Amino acid sequence: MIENRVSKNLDQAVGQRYPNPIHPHTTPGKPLTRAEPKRRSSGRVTLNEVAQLAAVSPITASRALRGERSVAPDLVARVQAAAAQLGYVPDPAARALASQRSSLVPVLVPLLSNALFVDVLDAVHRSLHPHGFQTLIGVTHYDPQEEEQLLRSYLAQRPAGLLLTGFDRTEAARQMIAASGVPCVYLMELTPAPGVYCVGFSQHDAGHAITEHLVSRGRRRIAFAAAQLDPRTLQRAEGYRRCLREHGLYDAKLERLVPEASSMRLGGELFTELLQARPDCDAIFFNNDDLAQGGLLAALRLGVAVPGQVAVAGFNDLSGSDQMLPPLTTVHTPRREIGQASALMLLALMRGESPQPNSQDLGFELRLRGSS
Amino acid sequence: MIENRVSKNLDQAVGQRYPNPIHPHTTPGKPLTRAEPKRRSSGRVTLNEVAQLAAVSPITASRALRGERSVAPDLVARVQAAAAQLGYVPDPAARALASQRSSLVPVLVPLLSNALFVDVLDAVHRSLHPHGFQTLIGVTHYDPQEEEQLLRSYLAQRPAGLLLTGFDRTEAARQMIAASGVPCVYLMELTPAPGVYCVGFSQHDAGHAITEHLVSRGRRRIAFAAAQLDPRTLQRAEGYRRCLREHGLYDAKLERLVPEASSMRLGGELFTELLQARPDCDAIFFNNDDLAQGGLLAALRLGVAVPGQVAVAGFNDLSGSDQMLPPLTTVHTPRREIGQASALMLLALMRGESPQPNSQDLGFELRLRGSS
DNA sequence: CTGAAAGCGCTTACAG
DNA sequence: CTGAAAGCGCTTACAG
Repeated sequence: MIENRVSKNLDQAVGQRYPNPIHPHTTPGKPLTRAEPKRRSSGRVTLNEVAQLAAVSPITASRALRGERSVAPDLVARVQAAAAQLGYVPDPAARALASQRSSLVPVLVPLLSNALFVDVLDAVHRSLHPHGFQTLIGVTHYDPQEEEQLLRSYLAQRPAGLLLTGFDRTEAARQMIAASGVPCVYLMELTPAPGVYCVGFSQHDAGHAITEHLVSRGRRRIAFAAAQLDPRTLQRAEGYRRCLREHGLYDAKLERLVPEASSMRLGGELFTELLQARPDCDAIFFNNDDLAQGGLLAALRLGVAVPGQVAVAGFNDLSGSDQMLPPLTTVHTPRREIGQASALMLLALMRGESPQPNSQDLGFELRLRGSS
Repeated sequence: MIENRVSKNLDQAVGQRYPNPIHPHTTPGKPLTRAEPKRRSSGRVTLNEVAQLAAVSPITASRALRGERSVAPDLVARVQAAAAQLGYVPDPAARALASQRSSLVPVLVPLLSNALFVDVLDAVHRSLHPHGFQTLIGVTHYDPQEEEQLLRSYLAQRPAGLLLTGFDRTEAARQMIAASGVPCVYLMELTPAPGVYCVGFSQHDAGHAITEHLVSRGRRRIAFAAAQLDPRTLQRAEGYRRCLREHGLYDAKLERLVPEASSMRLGGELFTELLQARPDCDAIFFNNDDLAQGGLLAALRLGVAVPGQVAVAGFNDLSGSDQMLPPLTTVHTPRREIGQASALMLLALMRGESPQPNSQDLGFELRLRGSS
C-alpha cells in the first residue's frame, strides 16, 4: 500500500517535471562550440537525476537527502522515493570536495598485535559506521615520526574527525591537528588540560591499585616486569612505584623494563630470569596479560608454585587470562567502552556540539583470580 | 648546494611567470557581475599555485607530480621544487572526483578478534601504504548480508581496489563487484575458476595433513573440534574426514562442530566434554589454536596427560602456542605472506597489468611440537 | 612534450 | 521553504 502511494506521487512528480534543463549545453536551441559535448559520465546515478525525477531542484534534493530541516515534508518524501527508485548513492568524493569535509575518521593506534587496540577499533567502527562515517585505521608502531607521517596523509583527506591514542606526539603533529580544525578525541589516557577531549582511565591509578592488592595479600618483594615502555606503561610503573614507596617496600632492583615488544615468550623469560636473580621475590606485576600468561606457563614448566611461592598479576584482562592455571589476577580495562564512548564524543563534536565533560574517566576493575 | 640551485631555478621560473591568469574573474579589466567574486577557499595550497610558481600550466604540473612520462625533465624538477616549497599536498577528493578513482582499498575480513586476520590486515596495510593507497577495514562478522552492505557503501567511494576474504557471498555482492569493474583479489582460499585472482592455500589439504600426522603417530580415535563453522573451517573438516576415511578410521561421533565463536574457554569445554563422552579418544584436532590452547589448559587442570593419553593439534600457529605446556603441534598458516602477496597482486591489477599466476598457493607448514 | 576547455557530482553562499 | 549560480581542486579528452 505504502509503495503504491509512493509510486503515484512519483508519477505526478514526473508529470510536472522540474523545468530546469539538466544539460543546458545539449539544449537543442543552443548551438554548440564543438560538434559534440564532452561527456565523462561514470554511469552512476547522480543527484541531478534524482532531482529531475522528483521534480525539484538539485539543491532541494540534496537538502532532503541529508535530512536538513526546512524542506517541505512532501518534497522530502518525493525525493527519497526517487532516490530509492533510482538506487541513488551519493558520491563521497564530490561531497567531500564541495563541503570540504569527507566522511573519513582516521583512528591512530600503536599496533594491532595487542588485542587491546583491536577491541578499541572494533568498538569505534561499530559506533561510527551506522552514522555514515568510514573508519580509517592507522598504525604508528609507537613511533611519533610515523604518526606524524600518517597524520599528514590523513589530514589531506579532510577527515570528519580524528581519534588518537595518548598524548605523546611530535610538536609538528600537534600543530597540524590544531591548524586543521578537525575535531579530535584522545584515547586511553586522561589529561587535566582544558578543552581537550579524551576518554580513558588513569593508568597510574590502575598500576597503583593492582600493586596495592598484592601488598594487601602480604606480598613484600613485588617485582614489576614491562615491555614496550610506551607512555602508558611508564605511567603504570609510576603507580607501582608510588604504592610500594608508600609502604616502604620499593626496591628498584625488582624492576624489569625492556624495550622490546610484549609477548608470552618474553613473559616467560622475564619470569625465569627474575626468580633466578631474586629467589626471594614473592610477587610479579606484569604490565600486560600476554607477559603474565607467559610467566604463568613458565612457572608451570619450572615447577614454581603460583601463588604459593610467587603471586602473579597482569594488566588488561586479555582473552584467555581467565583460563590460565591458575587463572590470572589482572586489571580489566574498559577498551570496548573507550572505543564506543570516544566515538560518541566525536560524533557530538562533528555535529558542532561541545560534549561535557570533555574528559571521560571510564575507570578500571581489578579481577582477582587464583594467581594472587 | 642543491637547494640553492633549486631556488635559482624557481626564481627564474617566477620571473617568467606562466601567463595564464589564475583567477580570470578577478582580472582588473574584466567587470564582475556581482560586487565580489564568491570565494570558498579552504586555505589549502592548490595545484594552480604550484603551477604558477613553477611557471607551467596546471595540467603539466599535475602530470609532473604524478610521474607521468612525457614531461620535460627540467619542468618536472621545477614543479617538484615548487610543490615542496609550498608544501603542496594533493586533494584526494578532487582527484577522486576527476579521475573516478579514489586511493581507497577496502579490505573485508570476517572479524578482528582472530589474530589471523589482524596479521593479514597489518601486512596488507604495510604493503599498500607506501604506494599511496589507504586501507579501509571492513568487518563482516561472517555474515554475507553484512558484507553486501559494506560492499555497497565501499563501492560508492570508487575504490582503487578490493580485497575480500573467501568466496562465500551473496549473488548481489558478486554482481556489484563485477559491475563496478574494481580490481579484486580474494584471500585465504584458492579456486580453480579462471580469471579470478586469489592468494591463499588449500584449507582441505592442511586439514588432511595435520590429521595424517596424528595417524602416523599411531593415533586411531582422532576427534575434530571446531567452532564458527565458516567455509574454511568446513573445508578443513573435509580434509580431516577424507584422511580418516582413507585409513578406515572415520568416526562421526568424534566430531564436535559448534557454531559459536572460537575461544580458549570453548576449547576447554570441548576438551572436557569430549574426554568424558569418549574416554577412548586418543587425539584431538582443534580447528583453531585458541581452542587448542584452551584444550591444553583444560588437560592440565584435569590431569589428563598430553600427549600420553591424548594428543592435541591446533591450526594457524597463533601467538603463544609454542609457549604452552606442552608446546602445541599445529599448522602454521602464511597469513602475513598472504597479506603481502595479495597486496602486490592488487597493485599490479590496479596498474592495469595481468599478474600471473592468477591463483597463488602459499602453502602451509606443520609445526610438530610436544603435544602430539 | 605542453596547454585551454570542460567536467567530475556535489554543496555553499546568496537571494527571494 | 526553494532555487540559480558558482565553485570545490583536480584530471580527461582533444588539440597542436
